[in-house]
Amino acid sequence: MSKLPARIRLADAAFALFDERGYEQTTIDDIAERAGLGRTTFFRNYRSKEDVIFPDHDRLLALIRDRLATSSNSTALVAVSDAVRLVLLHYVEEGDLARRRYALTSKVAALRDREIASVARYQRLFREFIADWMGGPTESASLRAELMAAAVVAAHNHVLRRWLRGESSDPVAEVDEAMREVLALFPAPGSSPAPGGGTTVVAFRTGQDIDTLLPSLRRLVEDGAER
Amino acid sequence: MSKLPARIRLADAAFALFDERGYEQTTIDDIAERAGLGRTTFFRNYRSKEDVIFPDHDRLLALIRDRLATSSNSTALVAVSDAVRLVLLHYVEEGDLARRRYALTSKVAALRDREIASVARYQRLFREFIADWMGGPTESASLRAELMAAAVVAAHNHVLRRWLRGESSDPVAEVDEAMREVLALFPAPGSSPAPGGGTTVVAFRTGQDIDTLLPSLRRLVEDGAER
DNA sequence: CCAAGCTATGGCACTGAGTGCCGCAGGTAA
DNA sequence: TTACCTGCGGCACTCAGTGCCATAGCTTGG
Repeated sequence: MSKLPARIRLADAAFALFDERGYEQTTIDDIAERAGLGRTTFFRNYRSKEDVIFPDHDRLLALIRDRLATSSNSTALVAVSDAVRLVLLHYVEEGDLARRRYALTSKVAALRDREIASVARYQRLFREFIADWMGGPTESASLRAELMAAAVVAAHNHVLRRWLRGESSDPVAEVDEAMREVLALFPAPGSSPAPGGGTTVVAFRTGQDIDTLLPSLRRLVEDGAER
Repeated sequence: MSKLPARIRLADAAFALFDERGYEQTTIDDIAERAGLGRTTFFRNYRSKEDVIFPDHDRLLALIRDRLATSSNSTALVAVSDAVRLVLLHYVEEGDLARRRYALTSKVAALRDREIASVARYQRLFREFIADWMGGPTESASLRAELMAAAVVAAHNHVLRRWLRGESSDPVAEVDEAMREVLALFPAPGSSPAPGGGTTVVAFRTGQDIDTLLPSLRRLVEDGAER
């Protein structure tokens, strides 16, 4: 009986008790007792009470770091999108567990704060990566990296929360779309004069139809111009 | 002697001890003793140990709320900028105290997390305000509100941290400039959906030349489509 | 087959944050 | 004077988190 590893049994007991009595009303002694284990064993498996709920943030951080590390200068934005998709997928694969965690973080302020702090660590990773990629330690580049990183994780969180609330059936498609929107916000960086004369289209919106504005587009491309 | 109110004496004692021994090495008993007061009095004045360092986040939140509340539909963005400037000014006026707090939050993880959680509350305020202002509970508007709020607080934090590190002599000017940059990222609202079906071009970059991708563009416009 | 060692666990004692209650001094108003 | 009210101290309690020591079970080397 009870062949399951202690770590699992503790997590099961913890979630069950959190559901029954609420997070704050559950002590670690309760959890250990329910799992048929000692209090010491709990702390050997989890650093803290909150840790039962957020077990693998470290692994996720490493995942992001790895994905970002394996990118050349020209594929930086792809790497960012991939990393974001990776994180989202991680949660989606957790399925019901992620939703139970969301229910808890929605109710308990301490857990919400903890979650936010974790997200900030992801954001920091992205910020540093983007800043590096932008090259110059210019003040302007620094600000732009900060803005972009903030937008990236905001987009991720937005889609994730939609999925957690059951408002999204295809979160991966949504996050890809959201990331396109985010990247569209930021003008292309340093490398922009696409080698071999590509085409750069800057986002705008107009009342004219496409044939009307084609000549302007063409002229822009030829001039390599501004605005 | 010691006519200063307990609240002040406790804060002074706390900061002094944090400087001397570090945050974690200081107990609340230490603080109370140094202030010549009882432990009970500490908790009557501050909810927790961290609270001594972040005394008036509630007041700041209210400040933002008030500033945002007194804005018409057409002055929403001005209100956002004003609110951000207000928060920055609050810190700047704290002067040395803000810098001591920064030194602490830079070293102690628990304090950093707490700070981040507070910032998240500001961000939430901005997000809700911006979402309201954007009107429609469209999914797209919701995402855009989230992105914009994230960018707004990122810009604020960027400038604030520069000032805290002594890298900025005129933070107010810098934050105004940063806010201009943020607002420039986001296409003007309301007025934009050109009445009568205009053309929307999303920013992207490609190695192909413009004639190659024209058919795709045309198809997009006709389908009113995705991807 | 036995001994040494490793690992997972339990028990226990301790620190320190945070809560709740009660009691007391000093000032104020009826 | 009496009757409050307010700010404070003391005390006892819960609970999270740490550190240390003991033990049971299994593996490995002789």
